[in-house]
Amino acid sequence: MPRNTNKRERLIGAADRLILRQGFKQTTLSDIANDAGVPLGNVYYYFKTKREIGETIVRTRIDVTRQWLDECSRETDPRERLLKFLEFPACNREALAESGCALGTLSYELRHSGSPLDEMSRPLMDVMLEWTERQFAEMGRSDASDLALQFVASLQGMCLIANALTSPEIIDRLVEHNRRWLQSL
Amino acid sequence: MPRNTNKRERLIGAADRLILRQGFKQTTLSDIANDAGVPLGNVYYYFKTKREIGETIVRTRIDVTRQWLDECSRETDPRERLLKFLEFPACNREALAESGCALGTLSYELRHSGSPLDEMSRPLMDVMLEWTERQFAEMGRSDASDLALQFVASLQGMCLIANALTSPEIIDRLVEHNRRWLQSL
DNA sequence: GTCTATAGAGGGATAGAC
DNA sequence: GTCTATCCCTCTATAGAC
Repeated sequence: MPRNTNKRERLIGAADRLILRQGFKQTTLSDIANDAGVPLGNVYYYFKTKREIGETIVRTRIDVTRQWLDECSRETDPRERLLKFLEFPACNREALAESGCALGTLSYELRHSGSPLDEMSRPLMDVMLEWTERQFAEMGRSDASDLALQFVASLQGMCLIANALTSPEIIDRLVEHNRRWLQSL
Repeated sequence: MPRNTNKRERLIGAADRLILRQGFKQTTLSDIANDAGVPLGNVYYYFKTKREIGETIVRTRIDVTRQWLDECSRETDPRERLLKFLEFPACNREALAESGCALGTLSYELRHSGSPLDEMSRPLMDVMLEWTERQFAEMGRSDASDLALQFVASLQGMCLIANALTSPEIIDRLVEHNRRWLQSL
């Protein structure tokens, strides 16, 4: 076990930031090393391969998402939990318009990477789908699975369009629509 | 002007197919040359740079989409046009689950390419958004712009999720939902 | 117009000194 | 544990014969 876990975390932070902006393939190890203030050769002390960095970032993003979902789960009413969840895109409108969804962009890229890394694409989507479905189920909806699909699809599509048009307003409009939709259920 | 436009079209076809499966960055010129049965060096007679191939593919995909939209525009009722449009994902469920949407995947990748090519991401989305909005407007909806956004977001999200889970059933379920939604308007 | 050979740059990965 | 130097492969692009 390395002592200086600080350096490892700086590398992960840099990789996460750069991959969000540029994608995984586009991001080079020297990009990451420079951004983290670590010499290139030293990266290999913390990660055996670039692939391993990719796997770490996938796990990190799933963890960060789970943390936000746990935060939302504190609300007593399941509908309130889903409404709370919408605060994330609402508060990150510019970042989403600039770089897209951290889960969605990575998921799409990994599925086209032609490497075993593409198997990590499914868990990236499942984390949101499963939590969302649970909330609709707790609302007593027998069609919870369909509603979850509609909800997540709407949000993922929202990010893709907002990113294509570089338009935070797209986020505003679709978040508002989803709010009203949740209220109407 | 080259005589053997057949060869150029074979290269475009190969590039389009490979980029859909592997993404633009991942697809090498020798991949394309091999798939088209053209020697590597000869590619440069038809395209000055790889970038130029990318631009051509973007234009091709927009054109193919326009052709389908024109086909749909033949229906007299705007609602029927939108329902007709849904036949595309319905008939291409396996391909969409395998590789995602030809417009959406490319749009997301280009926005993260860090090259001037990323400006082509907007027209990729606009072609669908504008046509869709026009149909809702002709249905007499003053909120046509919002409805178009909801519709396209739902479809783009659908493709992303179906691709992440490699599940054509996701396409079936969300197409069916959108059908009912259109009927209910 | 077609094709071979290869230049040139970039990037993942390693060797080995400290 | 840290860092420099470098290997080696891949990929874009070009030179130049036919």
